[in-house]
This record gives sequence, C-alpha cells and structure tokens, in this order.
Amino acid sequence: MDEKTISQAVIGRLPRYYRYLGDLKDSGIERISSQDLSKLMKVTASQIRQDFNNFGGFGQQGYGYNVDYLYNEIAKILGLHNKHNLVIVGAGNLGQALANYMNFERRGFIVKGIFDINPNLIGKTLRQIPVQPMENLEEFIKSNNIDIAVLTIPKDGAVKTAEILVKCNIKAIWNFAHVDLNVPDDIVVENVHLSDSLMKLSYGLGQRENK
Amino acid sequence: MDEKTISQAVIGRLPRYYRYLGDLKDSGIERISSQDLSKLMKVTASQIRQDFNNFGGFGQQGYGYNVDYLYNEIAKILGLHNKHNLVIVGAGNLGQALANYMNFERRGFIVKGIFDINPNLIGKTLRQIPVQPMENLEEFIKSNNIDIAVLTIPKDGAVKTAEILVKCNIKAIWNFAHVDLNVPDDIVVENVHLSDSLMKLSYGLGQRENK
DNA sequence: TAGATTGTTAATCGATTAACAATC
DNA sequence: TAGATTGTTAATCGATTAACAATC
Repeated sequence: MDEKTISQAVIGRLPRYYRYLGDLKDSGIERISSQDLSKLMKVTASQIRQDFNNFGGFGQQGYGYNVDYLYNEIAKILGLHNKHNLVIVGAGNLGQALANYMNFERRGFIVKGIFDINPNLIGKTLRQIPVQPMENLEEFIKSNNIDIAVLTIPKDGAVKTAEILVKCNIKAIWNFAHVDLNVPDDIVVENVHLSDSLMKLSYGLGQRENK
Repeated sequence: MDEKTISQAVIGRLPRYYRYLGDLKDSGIERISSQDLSKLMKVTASQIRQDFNNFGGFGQQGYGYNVDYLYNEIAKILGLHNKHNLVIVGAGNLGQALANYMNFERRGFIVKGIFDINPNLIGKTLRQIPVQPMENLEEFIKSNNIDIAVLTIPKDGAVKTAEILVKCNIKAIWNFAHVDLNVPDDIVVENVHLSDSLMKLSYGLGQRENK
C-alpha cells in the first residue's frame, strides 16, 4: 500500500497540526472546521484541506473535522503509535537534556542505552540507564534491536559514529552534530542544526535593525 | 538600504553554505566554482548562483568564488559580526546544555543572565553566571541591554514569560518550548520544536517500513 | 585570445490559494 | 430542505532548474 509520496512541505506541517489538535482535544472541543482551524493556526483553510486530503479525506461536508478522530489519524500517519528502541550517543549536557526533557518513553521511543567517550561519565546512570563506553556501541545495537541513534556529540565523533551505525544497520539517526552525515539513502536522517537556527535568528535581528 | 526582501527559502540555506565554506577555508581551499560546491553540497549549481545573486554577485566569471571572501560576505548577511546580549530562561538540562554547548560567546552572543523558577537552582552558577529567580527577569532585561531571550522552559511558563519579554521590548526570542508564541510582528521568533523534529523522524521510519 | 564560469533571463516545476460543485 | 463545509479542480504564485550571453 505505497500511495503516491507526500511532499516534505506537507509532512513538515503535520506535527504542528498534531500539536494544535491535541490542545483542542484537551479543551474538550469535539469538532472544528478548516476555517476555524485556519484562524487559530494562521494558515489558509485551503491549505489545511489540501494537506489532509493527501491522505484521503478526514472530514465531513457541512460538519468539519472530528478533533479526536483527526488527531488520531495524524498520529497514525506520523507513526506515533509505533515503538522504537533508541540509543543516545553522547552523555554530555545535550544528551542528558534530551533524555530528561523529551519524554521519549511517553512517545514510544525507548531509551535502551547511553554511550560516551568520556571515562568520567562511564558508569554514571541517567534515568536508571548506565552510560557505557563507545566500544560497546556496535555490539549493543546489534543485540538490542535498536532502530534509532541520537547523536549528541561533536562533529568529528559524529562522522565516525555514523560509519559504525551504518555497519550496524541502524534505521534512523537523529543528528545534533553540526555536520551533514553521509549515509546510505535507506537510513532516515533528521538533522537538528542548532547553530543554523541561531544564525537565522541573527539574520532576523539584522533585518529588524534596518527598518 | 532596504533592498527587496529575500525569501525564507534562501535565508534558510545560508547557514549551510556558511558551514561548508568554513570547512573549505579550514582545508586551505582558496576558490570554488558553483559546480564544485554543488557536488559537495548536493544542490544544483544553478541554485547556488541564484542564491548568492540575491545579494548581488560575489563571484567572478571564469574564476568562481573566493572562499574567504564569500565566507565573510555570508557572515555579514547573517549579521554574525554583531554582538548581542542574551538571557537564558530555564536553567534545567536544556538551558545548561545550550549554555555549555553552543559556544555563544565565540559567535557574538553574550550570555548575561540565567533565570529559573526552581529555588534549588537559584544561586548556582553556570559558566560563572549565577542563576537568578524569575522575579528579577524584567528589571534585568531593561537594565542590561538584552536583545535575545532563550526560552528553555515548559510551554505554560514560556507563554507567560513571552508576555513579560514583550513588555521589556525584547528584540528576539529563541524558543524551545513546544508552543507557538503569540508576540508582535517586530519581535523575531526562531522556534526549535524538537518534538516536531522527532515526529518527522518517526514518519520517515514508517515510510521505510512500507518499502 | 580561448576557456571557464558567473550573472541573469527564460522555462519548468511544485506548492499554495481560490473557487465551486458535491454532499452531509 | 437549506446551510455549512468538505473534497477537488483550476488558477496563481513562487521557487527551482536550465540555458546562454556577458565577461573575467
């Protein structure tokens, strides 16, 4: 059941829809029209209807969209009901922050292992999980059914680690290193380039001054 | 000197160009053609030339682009030579991670203050900077020439804090909370929605299974 | 000068918005 | 039934790619 592929633009908007629908659900709102949602989210109603229709009609004429149903359908599209084992590579501040802050477990992402190169961190535990030395990574991924690696280490380490991950047939990499990883096409890579984001902010500040 | 406004698509690509040019510079490479850069970055040479021409011609026919010059011009466009004072609101793991990991100072972003609501954190220091209670925030921003607030607190706190920030005439907000902040147009907001990113990765994994 | 490569115009492609018929 | 609102087609807009003349 491989329907026509959906554009990245659409996929990129789904999490935001999901967030708003979750809020509506929490406020006990049962149904919403594309027009009302459009006002709330500051996008066009046309875009909302087009986006949802990529997946084949979640609404009903004259009624709108059922919030609960739509919320759930988007979760399905995004694969949020699936469970995935993951490892965090890099137990520094950022790795720790993600482990604590992301609520991975609640979202179906199970943190199975944490790895670091720094001997001072090894053996410490983060949310009950002991930090292991990098040498264990390859073996651990292979024998623990790990789908995802979160890379929260500096760029040189990240490139090297990515090579190991490829060897282990990792399925996805959530990459926080400031580098583009060169991995085969069938590995899902999602980049979070924080410094890129900060540079965009810097640009915005510059424009602001010019006015 | 307010030239025609540049599309977000172009601005969004500049940090990546900047990163690659920095690497080329570090490897001692002096000049590069759009074609060679295109191979390296996996974008079309046409796009590269179009992008740069938005700002008016950084290259030279028959030669290409001077790496050092281009690197510097992009830095200027992004406003990376400017200095900005900032505060971090939220001294939890993520706030700490950013303070340590982002190398703010090296990039012209000066961390002037750190704030938190948690009494256990107040008084502790992060890179020589004491964590202050939230009550001090408003006064501190006004009297310390703060341009940017980094929001690393949960969503309810973030919305409330944004209101305070607006009152203080903050110029920009780097928002890590999972919520869209509703602030006046002249405030630059750059969002980092980590959970959105993770959902996109989840979608990618789902697609992968279907093949 | 000849070769290389940009700057820039024109063509194409894709994404967004508008409009409206279908239908609840 | 009449009113509301979707699903979907058509029109518009903007971004990307291709092509080539200008020029170093």
